[in-house]
Amino acid sequence: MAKRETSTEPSSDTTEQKIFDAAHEVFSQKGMDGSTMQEIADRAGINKALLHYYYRSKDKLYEMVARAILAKAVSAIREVLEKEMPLEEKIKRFIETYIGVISRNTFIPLFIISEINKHPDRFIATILPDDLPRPQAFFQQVEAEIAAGRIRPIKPQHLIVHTISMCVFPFVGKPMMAVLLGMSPDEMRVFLKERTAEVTDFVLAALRPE
Amino acid sequence: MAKRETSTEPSSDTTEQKIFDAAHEVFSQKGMDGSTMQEIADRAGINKALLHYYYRSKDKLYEMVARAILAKAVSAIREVLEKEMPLEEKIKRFIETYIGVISRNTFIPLFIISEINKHPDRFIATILPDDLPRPQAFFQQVEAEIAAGRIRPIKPQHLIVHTISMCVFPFVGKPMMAVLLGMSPDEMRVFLKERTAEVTDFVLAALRPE
DNA sequence: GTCTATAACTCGATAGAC
DNA sequence: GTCTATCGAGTTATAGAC
Repeated sequence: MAKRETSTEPSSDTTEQKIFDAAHEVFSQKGMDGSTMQEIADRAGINKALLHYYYRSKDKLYEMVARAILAKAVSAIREVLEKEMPLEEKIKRFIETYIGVISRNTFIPLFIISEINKHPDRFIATILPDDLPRPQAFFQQVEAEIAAGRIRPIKPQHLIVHTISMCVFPFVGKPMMAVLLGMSPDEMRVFLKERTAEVTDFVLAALRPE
Repeated sequence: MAKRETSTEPSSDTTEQKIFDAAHEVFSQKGMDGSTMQEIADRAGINKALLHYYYRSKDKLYEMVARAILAKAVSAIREVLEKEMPLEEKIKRFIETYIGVISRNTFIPLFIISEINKHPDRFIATILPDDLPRPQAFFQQVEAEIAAGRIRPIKPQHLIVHTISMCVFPFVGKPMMAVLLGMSPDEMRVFLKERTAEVTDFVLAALRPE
């Protein structure tokens, strides 16, 4: 929502848009350093010089793409975290939403974490959106459930990090997991599809009061 | 490669070693694409040409470093997974060992996952060690505990992926977590120190039989 | 707006003196 | 073994015709 404002993506199917789409594809697969303007131009079906005509430099183009990618990831967390609903349902929805977004865009987390580690200064200064999720409400909700004895005591910060980790990491480390577990690509696909149910089950089991 | 059979690291404090150390530092921070031979030479305090004298190409040098890094990570998993001990103790030790290795070498997981995604072919062919951990024994142990009713039913593959995710991801996504949770670097340090206890507690809680 | 051509620069790699 | 000097390929970016 409010897609325009801070300007993330250009509109309609213009040359500018074609460039942006191509850049999105290439950058998200290969990161900033691993990508070349030539490859982006080729994929957009236009000339290299046009990239500089629409986006002044590689840095600027990268910045646009990175902002769009991050905005997508952030809004997915916000939406669920800030809505009012019972804790168990919120957890279920959070896991479902989060794994959904990531499995449809498996490059997102890898892109974010590798770029944030390579250029932390720029990332925080120019790429991070300013409407970050505010997890305080969620924290209070967890504390309330603990006080009422409906769930086992746990620090809410750790609960949320546990959950995000289990949602995200298997997709980021897919090739590693496949090797470790000795799975074929097909088996891995099935395995990742099971994650939503398995993570939900695991988190709720850990929260059962003693 | 006339070097050494399984060859991971050169010995003593020779020029070769200085190059290797410098390359280790630079590659692990910036990856293959983000690093330059010049920077490695500078950090080693020697000339660029010497890099090519000892390691024929950037690719070869990278391969050596990557193998050493991966071997370290893999042996940490092996050690615990394959030893015989009660399940609860094994889980405790696994988490303790794993978080220990990663917190002392925070770059390892990020390095592995970003490089494996960028060059999967080479990674599997030339960098992956052949003595991978064999988790089958661990799987059987979990199944046995479930059959005996001592833990709640769970697919062992998911249990191990849950656990690894919670150990690794917070270190990989540290800057993201810091932003999301609104923590200062100091608070983040404390938070990561708590992880060993928190993850252990969480996993064991989830495994309690109903 | 879109193209070709090319300038300016960086980087990996090699030649050759010592 | 270690250095300086340089080549050649590849990359970002710009100039200028259309």
